[in-house]
Amino acid sequence: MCHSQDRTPSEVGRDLVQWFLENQRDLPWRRDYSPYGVWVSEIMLQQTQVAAVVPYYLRWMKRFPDVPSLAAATEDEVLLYWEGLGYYSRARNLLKAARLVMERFGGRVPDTEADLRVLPGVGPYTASAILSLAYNRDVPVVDGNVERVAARLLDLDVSAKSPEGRREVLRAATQWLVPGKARFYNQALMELGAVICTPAHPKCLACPVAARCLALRHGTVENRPVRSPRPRWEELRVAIGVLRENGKIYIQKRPEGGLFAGLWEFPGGKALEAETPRVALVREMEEELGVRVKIVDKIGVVRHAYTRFRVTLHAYRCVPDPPGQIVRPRACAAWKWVRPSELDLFAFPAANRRLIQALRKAADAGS
DNA sequence: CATTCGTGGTG
DNA sequence: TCACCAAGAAT
Repeated sequence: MCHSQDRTPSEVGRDLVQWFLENQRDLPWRRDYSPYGVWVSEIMLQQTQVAAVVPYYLRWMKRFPDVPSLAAATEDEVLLYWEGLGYYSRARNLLKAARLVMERFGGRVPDTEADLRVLPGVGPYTASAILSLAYNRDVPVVDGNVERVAARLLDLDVSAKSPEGRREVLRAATQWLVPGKARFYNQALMELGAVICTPAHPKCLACPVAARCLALRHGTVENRPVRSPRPRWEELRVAIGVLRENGKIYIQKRPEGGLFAGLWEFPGGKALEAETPRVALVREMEEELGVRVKIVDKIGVVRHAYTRFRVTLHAYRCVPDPPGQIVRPRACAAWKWVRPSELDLFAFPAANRRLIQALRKAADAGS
């Protein structure tokens, strides 16, 4: 009765679970599926690849092994442990959420959808991920992997992000779910998307459910899921200054909300059209700090690509001219003069951190 | 509902 | 070098 063309959909789930149990990657958060560990890993994995997350996760869990240790930490230290991972509001929200878990849930990670969704940074995906991976509740998850895998298995001809596509993906993910095995089923779907059913050049020959993939049957795998065109990025020139006086360097903390919220940075800003970076820096220092500066020399150029723009960072050493001016920064949460060695105690955006490395390399070679 | 929020890997 | 984009959430 069970001819292979006409299996019930739940067998897709069963095949996926079996494949996962035999082929899963050895990842640190799969050791014991503790709710806190699952939570931390899921936040780190948002829009971030597994390979990038692993070292951060290990370091994080060593320093903040449980909810109480995280809740007791300062935001600056939390951001330092997040430095380089991007989307820094994730770290700030995780800290706020840990404190909320202490106050409201006695330090225990919630096990209901409603309670989880109270936590900042926990949306529909993460709530379902914690419920299914940590507590093995029978709820499906829908992330980018699940969207892609489902869009191909179903040969979905509308965007998985559209209302209709969303419904279809959720319906399929729910239908395939193997009761009692959501922890492995959900990870199987995501693992398949990450390892086999990849965006480009999927390895269909190694796919455990290729026999029931409609896109493969119809030759439309490369066109699923259907994508909307992406906007082009903007080119940006930024001048940045390492301002030094009495052996100390000026740094400032970015305000709440917006780009790099809560991180520290060197002062500077965008160069206007037809403005050289040097002129821009002198102008920005005057505007931002109320300080007239003299540029000593150029440290170097750092290229950096963000999602929406590409930045060429022109970095200069500079000093107050005349010396001894009072710094009056505008529009920053805090500011400090620090010794060069202290720069490691503050979280900087990646491009700033690379500038610090260049600074030290020059200092080592020069003097 | 569209935009904003980073970074590094990869072909 | 370049284009794409990865276990989303907040606004």
